[in-house]
Amino acid sequence: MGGNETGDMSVELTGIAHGEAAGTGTLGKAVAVLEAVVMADGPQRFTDILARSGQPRGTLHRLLSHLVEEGLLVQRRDLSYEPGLRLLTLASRSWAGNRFRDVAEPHLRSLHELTGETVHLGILRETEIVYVDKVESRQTVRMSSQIGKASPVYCTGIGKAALSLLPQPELERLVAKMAFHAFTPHTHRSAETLLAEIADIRRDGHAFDREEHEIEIRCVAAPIRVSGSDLTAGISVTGPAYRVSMEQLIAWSGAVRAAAAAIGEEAAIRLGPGRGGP
Amino acid sequence: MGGNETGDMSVELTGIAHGEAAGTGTLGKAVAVLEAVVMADGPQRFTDILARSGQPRGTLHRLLSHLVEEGLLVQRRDLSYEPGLRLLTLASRSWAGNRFRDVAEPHLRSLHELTGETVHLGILRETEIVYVDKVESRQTVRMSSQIGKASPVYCTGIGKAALSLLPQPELERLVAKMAFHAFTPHTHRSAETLLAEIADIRRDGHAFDREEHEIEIRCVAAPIRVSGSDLTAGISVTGPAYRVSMEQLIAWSGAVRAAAAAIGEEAAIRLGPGRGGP
DNA sequence: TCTTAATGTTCCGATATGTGGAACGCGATT
DNA sequence: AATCGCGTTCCACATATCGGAACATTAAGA
Repeated sequence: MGGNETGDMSVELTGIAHGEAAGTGTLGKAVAVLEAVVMADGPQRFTDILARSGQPRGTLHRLLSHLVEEGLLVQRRDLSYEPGLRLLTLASRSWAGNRFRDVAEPHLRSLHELTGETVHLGILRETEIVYVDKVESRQTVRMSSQIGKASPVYCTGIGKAALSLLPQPELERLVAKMAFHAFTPHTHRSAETLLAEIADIRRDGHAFDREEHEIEIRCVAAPIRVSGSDLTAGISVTGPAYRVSMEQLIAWSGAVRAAAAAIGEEAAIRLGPGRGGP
Repeated sequence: MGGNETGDMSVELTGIAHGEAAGTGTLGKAVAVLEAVVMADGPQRFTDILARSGQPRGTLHRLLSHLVEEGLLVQRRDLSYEPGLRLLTLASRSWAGNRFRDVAEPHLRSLHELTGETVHLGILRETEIVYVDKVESRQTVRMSSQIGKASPVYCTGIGKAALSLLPQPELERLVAKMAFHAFTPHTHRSAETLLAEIADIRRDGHAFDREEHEIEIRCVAAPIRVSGSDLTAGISVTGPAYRVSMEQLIAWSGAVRAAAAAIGEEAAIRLGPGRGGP
């Protein structure tokens, strides 16, 4: 198969957040195209995807055909492409069947009852945090749009907390891959300041988000280590700055750490070899 | 694809129902393996997947490696495989971004308020119904495990309702592909009885599930047609037999039909060419 | 209406990639 | 020590993928 020299452009365009190089191997290309369509806002026309994926016309057309055949994409009557139902089927299984989430959920709830604010559960994947559960006041929404969302580690409480658990070489490998994007005036802009804060987090056992990802939003987070598993995760309590002061976050930090520790221990038991888990 | 004895009906049927023989093309094999792992109950060891997928050892090993590289699967320390986080990310987008669901949701809610019973929204895909939304009394569960689940058309209210919208040739093509499995004593066992009932459904505009899928569970459903789209769907009100009589279902049928009609019209407008939707 | 442009689809030789049977390494069990 | 079960690696072979270019099919413009 021909080399691709266009490669890096597509990564740039496809998404700022995903570091993973698009298109290694045949499957890689297929998934990259799939992601390009799914992550877009509306139905995508052939030309849109062509520009976004950087694949040659012929290749792209075949990839799309196969994705449609497999039910991962659907082609509308106006020839544009959309996510297919099979994706939903696959996904719901991987969420509902996620035992780590099950273990953590009661703790998220009690943390929510204590604080009255939104509680998140996130898992570290390379340089991103993927949110796998959320408990908030307005329970009317079932599967929050937040779930499944991936955010950069360096500007989220859970992200920084999770990083603090990594061995130094691994941490440095990840930091080297990060492109620091300034979401707010308080966002970390360099590896140095981030690493310095992580040293503090290791000492304190908890991390803060001081309006680093979104202005007027603060959180306190604690890392979750599951012994016997490679999984690194974290929980956080998040609230608007006008309602939640830094003092308040500090007051909650103990409870957050305790919940994180409890989840970690319980998960280590319930996810032991043989049983399921994320 | 090898048989599976796991006992979870949905898995068994899901596999059979996709007419697509597992493994057409390279991508097909990859997705088949992915599905085998995701649909299973716990972490799957290499040998489990080997038996289930029917692929040769070498091939399977490479496929799994690629799936892990892409983040669609994760390999645990004990070498077993599980759904990866990237799947969750893809999925949540295809659910949250589903405009058809958005359009339908308010109608599901008001139908729930009227009846007090569980309301489902499902979309037809070949010979299955895929549930894309659900409103039930116990709102505490966010994304119901039901969502994304695929059930056979011939034994569900929504399924039979949706079939009633198809042109006869298409209907017959699908019926020919069905393997009638007797879930309960009331399940359709042959194409003849099913086709006869569909004739009635076309006349009445609504369908019933008389404990055909699960014993003690009844429902009344109505089909949703979205003009200008290939999508065929339906909604239903479901309840336990001890609480919901057939008379009650008949009494609700008008409201269900009205809601279905409203969803269809609204969707036709909001999902028109250019706008998004399933 | 005719011409031009833009978009989606199909074709085909070259070859990188996937294929799968067999051999290998390793740990557990007898 | 020998056997078994399990996961991994290897390699000659075949084929699915690649991608440029030609072809179809509208939509836009003169």
